[in-house]
Amino acid sequence: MSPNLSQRLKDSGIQPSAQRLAVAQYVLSTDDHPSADQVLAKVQSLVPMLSRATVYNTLNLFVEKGLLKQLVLAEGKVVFDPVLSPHHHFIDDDTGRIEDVPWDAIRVSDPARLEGYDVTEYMVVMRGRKLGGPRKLQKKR
Amino acid sequence: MSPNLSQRLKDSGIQPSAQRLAVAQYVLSTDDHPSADQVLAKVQSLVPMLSRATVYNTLNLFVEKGLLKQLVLAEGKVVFDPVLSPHHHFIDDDTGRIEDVPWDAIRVSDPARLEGYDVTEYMVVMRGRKLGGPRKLQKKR
DNA sequence: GTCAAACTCTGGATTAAGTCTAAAGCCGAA
DNA sequence: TTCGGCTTTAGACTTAATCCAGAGTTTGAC
Ligand SMILES: [Mn+2]
Ligand SMILES: [Mn+2]
Ligand SMILES: [Zn+2]
Ligand SMILES: [Zn+2]
Repeated sequence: MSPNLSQRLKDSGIQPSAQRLAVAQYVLSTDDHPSADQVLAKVQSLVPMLSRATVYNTLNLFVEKGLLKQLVLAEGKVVFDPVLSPHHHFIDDDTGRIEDVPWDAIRVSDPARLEGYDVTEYMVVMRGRKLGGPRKLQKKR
Repeated sequence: MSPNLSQRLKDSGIQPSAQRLAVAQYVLSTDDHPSADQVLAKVQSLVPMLSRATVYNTLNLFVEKGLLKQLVLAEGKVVFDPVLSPHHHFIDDDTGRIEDVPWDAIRVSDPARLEGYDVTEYMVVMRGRKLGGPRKLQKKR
């Protein structure tokens, strides 16, 4: 799966320590959009000797070096996204889950041409319910 | 300007107390997207006898009753938006300021038709720089 | 008008995500 | 082997937001 994760970190100018590799292994290959706490829980279950500070340090470092994007799409939900190419996001109102929507699935009339603005980046953020799956528990309100 | 703000609150099922009217007067008519702290500072300068708890209670109540929308577009920036009709948002990377972009200014190929999703709401979120204005101080990095 | 119940507001305590700090550990080059 | 710099750690700290319990206010029945 990861022919040389260590090399990938080096190429980004990151010293590949054991902790950083453990975090990278999970967060750079997930389909999810995990929060820092989720990363901590997940990686700590494999490498118990891992502190909260290191997880935050590592995630922030990865963002800084361009291996991850940080997203804030809902209240109190800062999450990390290993998909670097442009794409849109769908947020399931029932579960809170954030899903990627391929760039080509939606056509947007060139916002880069907005009068008076220099738009360097954009995405469509959608909210709603995902169809098909079993009815999920509704979030307390 | 506000022929009967009191009535508007009542119509939404909100008891129009003095504090709520003061908050409403500001937050329901601003062109800005203020944070709770900005609302507190602004309204407190007019009505000194106003607690932080009441501002949060009032803003959350207004959101619940549909007078305000809550937006979270950037890390640590929860803001409130009195514009209820659908519109897009532009975030100035230099200043952090959030501006409304009219619905018609951008055409989006009907995301409500996305396969497998029931999209109830969507917006385009843009980031970049605003042209024309004087160069603003860049945020510390 | 009186009074009690319900609603509203307040200051201070509490929570929780995230950052900071200072000491200890690790690692690679000389 | 030793040294200096990088990395990690536990716990202290910061801060937005919520909770709480007492005080104030409004409402409506009588
Ligand atoms: Mn951060
Ligand atoms: Mn809230
Ligand atoms: Zn994504
Ligand atoms: Zn807006």
